[in-house]
Amino acid sequence: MIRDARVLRAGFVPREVEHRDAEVNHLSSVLEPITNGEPADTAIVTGPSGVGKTCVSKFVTERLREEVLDVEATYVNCWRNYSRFRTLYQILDDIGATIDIHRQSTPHDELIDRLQQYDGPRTVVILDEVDQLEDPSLIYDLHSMEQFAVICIANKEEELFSRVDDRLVSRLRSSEHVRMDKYHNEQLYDILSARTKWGLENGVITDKQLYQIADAAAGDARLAIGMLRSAASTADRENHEEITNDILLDAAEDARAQIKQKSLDSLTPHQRVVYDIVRDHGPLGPSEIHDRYTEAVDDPRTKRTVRTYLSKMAQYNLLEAEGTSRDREYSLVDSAATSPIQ
DNA sequence: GTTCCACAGGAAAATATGGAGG
DNA sequence: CCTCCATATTTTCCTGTGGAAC
Repeated sequence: MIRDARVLRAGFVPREVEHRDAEVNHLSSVLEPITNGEPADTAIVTGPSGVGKTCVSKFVTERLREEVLDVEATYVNCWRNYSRFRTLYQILDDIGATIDIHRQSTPHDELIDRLQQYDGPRTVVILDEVDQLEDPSLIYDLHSMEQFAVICIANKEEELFSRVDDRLVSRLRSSEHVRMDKYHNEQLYDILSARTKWGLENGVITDKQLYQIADAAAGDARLAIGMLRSAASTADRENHEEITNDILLDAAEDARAQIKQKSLDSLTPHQRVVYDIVRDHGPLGPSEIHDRYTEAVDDPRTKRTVRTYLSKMAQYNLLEAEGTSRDREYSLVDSAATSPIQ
């Protein structure tokens, strides 16, 4: 059933990127100066989830490293490393400059100094989910160091710009922008088809089924590949020769549930109680949510904290906020809104 | 209109957590 | 075990906004 599980895993960077030639070339041209040993400009990559932002960025830097000898590359997920310290540490760690850094003995600016003094090969720094960074001034610091070529990945450029200060906005506006849109169903089919060819035995899934997945994933390649992976692993576990329509049906739901579960798992117990309240009692305003929450737990947090929870969960796409002021209500995001497999 | 009040979300102070070194 | 220190989370205090009641 499964020939090579790697190609179905999240974060896999294929040998050839389908349907992103323009974006690949665009980003390559931004990094082009590095091939002559010159500093490269900052690039910004934007687009909704599952359009291949991370994939294209990694692909381009990997190809650059094939061409040029003296280039390093580092990838930081700013969602997981959202503080200035963590992000810097991650970068230094990747370029091998963390020896003798200890949290206690190393003041903050020491990390920046260390980066500035770094005189190894030029380094491409990919900052993924950069809009999650709590202190965006880090972008400015990196931007001003010639040694580093920065690729910023974000969902929406407005959200990125609204959080950084003016001098950085004007600099970033002039830097190269790679915008990506959702895949069309045909393109998703091609992607799935390529993964199937490398990852699965022949004939375990039909073209029609691949189109069904493409249709259900609504332009999101990560979701589509997740569905394919889930279907393949179920079929494999249950010793089927091929992927049946029943398996596919479950896999589609399973892939969505997995993505949601991942966010849900990152919530604290208190946040989870708040989430459950909104889930069970429909659209509610912050006051009523807090009242019910106070009833439900032993040591309730304050209203302000619960408001922070709510906006965090809205960011994670677990909840939806409607209204801007007194009329605000929170409700569960309707995951059934995306079309299921039929 | 005007007033009122719940809300959003920033800033900063206060408190809890966690990990290293004794 | 405990202490210390940086970091993480929570609380307190706050300003600005806009819907709702008057």
